[in-house]
Amino acid sequence: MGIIERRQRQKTEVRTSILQAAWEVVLTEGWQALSIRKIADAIEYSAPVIYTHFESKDAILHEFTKEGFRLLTEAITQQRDSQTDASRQLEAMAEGYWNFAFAHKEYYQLMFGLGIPACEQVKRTVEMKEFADIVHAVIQEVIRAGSQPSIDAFLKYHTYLSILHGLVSIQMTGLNETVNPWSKLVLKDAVNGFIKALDG
Amino acid sequence: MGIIERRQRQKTEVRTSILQAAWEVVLTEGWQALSIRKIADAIEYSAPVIYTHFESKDAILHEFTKEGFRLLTEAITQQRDSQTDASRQLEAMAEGYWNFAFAHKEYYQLMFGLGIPACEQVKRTVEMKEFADIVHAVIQEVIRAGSQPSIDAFLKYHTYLSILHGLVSIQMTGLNETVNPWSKLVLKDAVNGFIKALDG
DNA sequence: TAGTAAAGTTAACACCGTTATAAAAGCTAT
DNA sequence: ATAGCTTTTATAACGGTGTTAACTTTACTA
Repeated sequence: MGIIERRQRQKTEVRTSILQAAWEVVLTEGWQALSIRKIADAIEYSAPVIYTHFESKDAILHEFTKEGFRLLTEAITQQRDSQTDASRQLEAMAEGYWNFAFAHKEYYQLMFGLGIPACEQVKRTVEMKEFADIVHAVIQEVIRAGSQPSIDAFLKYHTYLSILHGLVSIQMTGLNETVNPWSKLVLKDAVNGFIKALDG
Repeated sequence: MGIIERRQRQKTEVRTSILQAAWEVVLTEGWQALSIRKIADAIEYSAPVIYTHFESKDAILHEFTKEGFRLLTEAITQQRDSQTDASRQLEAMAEGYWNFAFAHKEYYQLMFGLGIPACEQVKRTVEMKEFADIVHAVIQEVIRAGSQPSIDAFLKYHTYLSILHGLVSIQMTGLNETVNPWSKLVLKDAVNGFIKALDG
């Protein structure tokens, strides 16, 4: 009596087809456009069947974030093993991380909670530009007063902002398990390192 | 005939009441929970009137991101002026940035497109932990092989990740106007600085 | 073949952003 | 003051969302 076995098999088949259909939508329309009904249409079932395989829509997305971390882990592991020196490994892993992020943009956005639609227009606002100008000016001054005047201030501006934003957003999305006072040390650590490299 | 003047005055009154009501919702329930109907309820008007003041819901949110950048600019300007030395200014601005982000969490999330609900659970998955372990191990090795073995590997792990995530997400959200090849320089710049500080 | 358990369906609930249409209110000119 | 016009506001609707209750169909068992 392989009936329950076959049933189990069919059930997992539907499950994977849900994930496949969902991922198709995410790839072509972005994860914001994913809907239960769209998945149901694609797999040629009615919408409620999806809830026999996943607790909620979030659970489906969560599945993708897990898969994303698996892929990212694979990528950086490969990068690590391409080098023997630990420092070079760290360097290579950074590049692997970067490449993964843009090769699998949708995964990355899900993994780190990125993507408000309104964000695209912000870069063109005067408010953003004013902010950028102030930071840029100070960095320029640090370079001017330092021992390496040939450093590109624009490059350093982006680096500075990225470090700050990275620290904040990783803390904010709750992706690290440490508490607040501790992570302010990380801020000081990173910024001091950055400034040291700037003013030489 | 101050009639049209009064009408203009009343119109702007409704406009600001919309923004106030909207912000109230954002503060108490998060920006995901904001809806046109909720705003309409709060200001005791029907939903369509909102569209005589704002083109769309996104336009309302966009208003807040602009306000957010104004506040952030104010904060870092104040921090800058608390110091005379440019390097110290940059340091103070970083702290100002950090404080702003967590003092005005909702603003920051809107400004940088943060906040997928599913993100909270990720930190508890094995997939995330495995990834963390690999990176942590390499950093530990770099420290061991370097000239400052007393450096905290855990702290550096967070710093490393934050730098990477910051670079990626700022690039991805399109908040900087430069193109891809250029920003890979920023990556190399930041990572090399980080590694130098690590292996001494 | 009757009865039962599983699977899958339709219909509904309570929302959402947005817009077309209709009603009410306010002002102007006779 | 009232008729007519303009502006303002509301109701109703469209097409969508996640999710669940109730019902029907299918598949299997005795």
